[in-house]
Amino acid sequence: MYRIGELANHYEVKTDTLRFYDKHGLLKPSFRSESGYRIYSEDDAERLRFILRAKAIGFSLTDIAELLSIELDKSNWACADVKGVVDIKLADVEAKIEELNYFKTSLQRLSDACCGGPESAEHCSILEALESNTSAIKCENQKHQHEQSHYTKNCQTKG
Amino acid sequence: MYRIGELANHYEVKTDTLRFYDKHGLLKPSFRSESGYRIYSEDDAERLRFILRAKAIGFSLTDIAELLSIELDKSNWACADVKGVVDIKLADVEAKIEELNYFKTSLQRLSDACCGGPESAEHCSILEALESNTSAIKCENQKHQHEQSHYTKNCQTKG
DNA sequence: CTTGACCTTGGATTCAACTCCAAGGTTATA
DNA sequence: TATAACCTTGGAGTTGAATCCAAGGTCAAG
Repeated sequence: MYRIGELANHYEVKTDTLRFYDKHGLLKPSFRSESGYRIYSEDDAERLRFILRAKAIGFSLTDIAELLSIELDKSNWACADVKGVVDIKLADVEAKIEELNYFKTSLQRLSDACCGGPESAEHCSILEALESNTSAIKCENQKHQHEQSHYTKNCQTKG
Repeated sequence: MYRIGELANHYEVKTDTLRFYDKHGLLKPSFRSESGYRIYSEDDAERLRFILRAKAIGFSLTDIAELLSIELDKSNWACADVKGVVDIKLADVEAKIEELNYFKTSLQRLSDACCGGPESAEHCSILEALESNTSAIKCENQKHQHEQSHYTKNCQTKG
C-alpha cells in the first residue's frame, strides 16, 4: 500500500501525473484512506508499470486505455485484436524510420558537399542547396578552391 | 506564382497552416498582390517542401526555423559553422533513428510473440509482456498451442 | 501545539502546431 | 451586378499530456 507520493517517487513520476491518470480513468487507486488520501495497492502499482512500459514503447494514453480495457476483459478479445493494435504502432514506427533515413541521407549529402573550412559561408554549398529551387547539391570546390580535402572527396553532383 | 489556396492544395496543407508559417517566420511569401493576397514563388514552394519533409521526420518548427535562418545571415558564418549546424542536426537524426529502432525492436518482439489468431486473449503474450515487471517476452505457444505458425517461428525466450 | 512535509480539490496554464471564427475585402464568372 | 469562391486580419479554440496553483486538510516529530 502506497500513498501517492510514495508511488510517484518509486516510479519517478509526479504526483500530479498520477492524479491525472486517476482523473482520466487510467489508474484509479484501489482505496482511499479515512481522510481521503489515495491508497495504491500492489495491483495498482502493477497497472502503473503496465502504463509506463506501454508509454515507453510509444503508445498514447488513448492506446493504453484501449490496451487496459482489453486487459480487463481479456476473454472477450482475440489475440488478433491485441496484435492489431501493436502492429499498427509498429507500422507507424517503421514509416518514421524510413522518413528519418531519407532525411539523414539529405543531411549527409549536405554535410559531405560542404568544405567545412573557415571560408565565408557566402558560397557555402549547404546554403546554396537550401536556397536552390532544385534539390541539386553542387560540388563546392568548383567555387572557392583549396586543397582537395576529405570533405569533398565524396562530393558528387546530384540532380 | 501561387496564391495561398493553390499552394495549400498542391501540398495538401491548410491555408491556415501556411498563414501560421508566415506569422511565425518559417515561410513568408515572396510577394503580395496589390490587394494584399499572399503570392508564393517557386522558391517559396521549395522552402515549403523542405519544411514538410523536415516536419515529417520529426523536426520541430523551431528546429526547422533554425536550419532555414542560417540562410539569412550567411556572410557572418563560416562554412565550418554551417556544416557544424548541419552535423548537429545529423547527429540528432541519427540518435532519433536509433531510438526508433530500439522502439521498433520492442514492438516487433511483442508482435512476434503473439500468435495473432482468433483465440481468446486470455493468454496473449503481448498483454503478458506488458504486464510483467521484466522485459521478458515468453514464447506464446507454450501456453495455448495450435499449429506452429509463422507468427511464432521467430519467437524466442528473451530474459 | 506548532512546524513542515504530506495530502485534497477544482481549475488554470503550458506547449506545439495547428485549426477555426467573424467580419470584411477581392475577383472570376453568369 | 450579383453570386460564389477566393482572400485578409486578429484572436480564440483544440489536442495531448501533463504541470502548476491556491486554499485548505492531515499527520508525525520536536
